[in-house]
Amino acid sequence: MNVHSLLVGTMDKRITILIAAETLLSERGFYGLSMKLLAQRADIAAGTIYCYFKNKDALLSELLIHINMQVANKLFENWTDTQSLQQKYEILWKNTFNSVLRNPQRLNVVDMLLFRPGHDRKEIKNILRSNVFSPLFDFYQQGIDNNTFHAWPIEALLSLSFDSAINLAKHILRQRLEKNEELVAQVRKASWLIIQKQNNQF
Amino acid sequence: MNVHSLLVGTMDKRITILIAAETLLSERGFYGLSMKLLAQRADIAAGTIYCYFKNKDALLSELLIHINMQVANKLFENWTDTQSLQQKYEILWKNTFNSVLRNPQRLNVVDMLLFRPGHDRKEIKNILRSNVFSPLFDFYQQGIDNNTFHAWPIEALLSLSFDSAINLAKHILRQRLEKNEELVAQVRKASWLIIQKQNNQF
Amino acid sequence: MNVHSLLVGTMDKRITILIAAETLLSERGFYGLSMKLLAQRADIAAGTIYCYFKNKDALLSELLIHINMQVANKLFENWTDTQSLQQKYEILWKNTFNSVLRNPQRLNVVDMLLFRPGHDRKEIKNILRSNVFSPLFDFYQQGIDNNTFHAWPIEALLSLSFDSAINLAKHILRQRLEKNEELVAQVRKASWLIIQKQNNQF
Amino acid sequence: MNVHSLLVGTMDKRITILIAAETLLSERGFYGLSMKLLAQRADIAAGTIYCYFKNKDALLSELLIHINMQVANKLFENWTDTQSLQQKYEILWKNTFNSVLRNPQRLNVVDMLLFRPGHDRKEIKNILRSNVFSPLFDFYQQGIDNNTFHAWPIEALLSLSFDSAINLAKHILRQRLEKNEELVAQVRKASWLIIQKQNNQF
DNA sequence: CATGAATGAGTTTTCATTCAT
DNA sequence: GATGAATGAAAACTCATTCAT
Repeated sequence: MNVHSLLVGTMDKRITILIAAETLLSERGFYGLSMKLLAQRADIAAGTIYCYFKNKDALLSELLIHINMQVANKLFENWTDTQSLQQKYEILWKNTFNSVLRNPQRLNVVDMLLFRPGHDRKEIKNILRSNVFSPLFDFYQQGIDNNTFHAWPIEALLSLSFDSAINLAKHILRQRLEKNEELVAQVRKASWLIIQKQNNQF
Repeated sequence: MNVHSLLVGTMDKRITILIAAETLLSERGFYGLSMKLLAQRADIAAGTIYCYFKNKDALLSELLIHINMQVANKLFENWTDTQSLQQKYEILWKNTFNSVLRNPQRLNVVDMLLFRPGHDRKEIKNILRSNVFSPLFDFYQQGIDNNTFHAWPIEALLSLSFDSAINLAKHILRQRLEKNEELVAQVRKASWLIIQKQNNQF
Repeated sequence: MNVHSLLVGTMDKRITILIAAETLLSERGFYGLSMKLLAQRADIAAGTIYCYFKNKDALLSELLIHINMQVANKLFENWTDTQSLQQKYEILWKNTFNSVLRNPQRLNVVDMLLFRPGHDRKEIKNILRSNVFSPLFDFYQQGIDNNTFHAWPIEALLSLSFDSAINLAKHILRQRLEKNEELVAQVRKASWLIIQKQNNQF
Repeated sequence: MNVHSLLVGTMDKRITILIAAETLLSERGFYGLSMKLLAQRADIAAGTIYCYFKNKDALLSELLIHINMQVANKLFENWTDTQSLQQKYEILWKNTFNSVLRNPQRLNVVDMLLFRPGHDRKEIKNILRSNVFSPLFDFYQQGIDNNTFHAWPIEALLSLSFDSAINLAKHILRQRLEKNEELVAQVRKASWLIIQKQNNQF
């Protein structure tokens, strides 16, 4: 066994543990994630987890990052440089909307992780923003810079446009609305129009 | 002591416990709410809590309802029948936005209560919707009925309009943006325009 | 209200409490007898019990005595002075046997009371023996004195004769044997014969 | 350390806990057996008990079985195949009588375990009867089959014969009678004679 | 690296008892 | 005598973490 295979093996076990943790969180909620049960699911001994993670809290923090990185990957799927801003926006919005709808548990899991005791939500949010989600901010900045979007702080734009994808998906999940493709397209289109500079003067 | 003062006294202790519970949830998170600590904060014996609430879960359910009723009261503050739809919307949006900004922890607490293990979120959501938040839905239905708003499901309208108040407030809290009154007004106005039927055809 | 009616009323409530206690013990076992539940059953406030009994243990001790007095009454039912020893024995044995069979819970209740923590079984046993059960000992002494029974210590005679009624009833209860009248009569007769001096020489 | 010593070590701790439990039950009664105190007596941490027993009830069930197996072993001590029925009976009776006398608390402990709330006595009784105590039933069946004993249900025979050993021992314990060897022998002999078919016709 | 037995502080909940009314 | 709200010690049980192997 060489160093490389060792590292790979090590990484695999880390990931195995993280995946088992997410599964347990979505299956059994925050209380359902005991280290003993996690070990069973990951097919290792309880003590072994502590070879890879300092403690439960560190494990959960890493899980949050791990999930966010996966989410970010989904978000920018199918983006290419030749697309227009609007094309990119539609893809971004659809990816987001569909991610929430297709894996609603994951939204819960992220919430559990964000609301867990002793966790400073701002800290990790900032870490993520400046890394995995930076293309999202770059996208909006570009729209601002070329006079397409209102010259507002990006968060203001997000609250009217990007966030609507998550909002609508949540409403659908809660309300058991039928997923009406036409309606979804209308909301998406509206959320695009509302941040256009030329269409709306306030 | 008469019956009335007795009831008031009894109610006071219930409320005292609920308030202490909310404080602890926002200060220490879901884990931080142990019944022993709660008793200390409420300045009573641990056993006394069980004179007022069957068990911890019942207490948390009541807390959720208690908070939602307070929130709903805030939401419709300053509404009068003579106001136009737009006036009502502005009040509603401002109330919501300010509620989140002024008591950001409360949003977290509600999430903790909704995400707590073994809790069926839909059940309570429906209870609340059909009661304390029904004016919100009535408001949107009215706008739809008189051809002011798009004839979409109310949730679709919410995701573009009302939700933006919460979204923006959250972004401000997370980002520590200065609360720029003009920007806030712009976002609010945009969120109003986007659901108008006459202004936008999709 | 005069002193007499007060005493009668007082006595009634004592008995009411004791009866409720026995009912709860047989219905719900030892754990099922909480003072709060007992108060509910007796239709009084929890604190009121302490007007009649010093504490739970004193209540249970009195219940044990109360039950034993009732049991003793059953035991000697239908005894008359004109009956022969053997007639008396048959009545005694039948009464005992039937008491156990008809109210098996009562046997359990007595056991619960005897095995309760901190209870010195010998103490109460002796109190009872020298009082409510003294006719039983008198009966055996009479048989010894007139040369009918073996001149053994009464306990030795009991272990072969009277005890068989309880033993058999217990076996029937545990085993769900059919209550075969003929068999019961045979056992009873055998238990009578075995203590006769003239029939058995050892 | 090999597998065998590991198993032995594990078994030892189980047994240590069971022995401590029996001691506490006999010393302090049913209430006196708290898991914390049990852990102290067994010189382990409170949580360790739950490595070996699912919960308190499972522990008590195992204790009942454990004790009954030990009791059964004592019961049939010194039996050999060449002995006559009467020889076997005398040994059986003496073993039983002495077991009760030598470890009177054990009788109480067994009763506590049988009478403990939520415990179905019949279930375990049947398990034991069909296993550890089956030689006892075989013994009586043999006596019935070869026309030595009355052809009654075994329980009827037990109530007159075997049970007398326990009855007498209990009476001696309660009464603090001197253990009179001659008297004991007489009772034992009487209990043997009473179940003989040839000696007694009813 | 991996194990899993052992730990013990921590949890929720019960309940006999008290005492101001 | 009667009440019942309040008490707080104690119960059974959980579980993140450690450490000898």
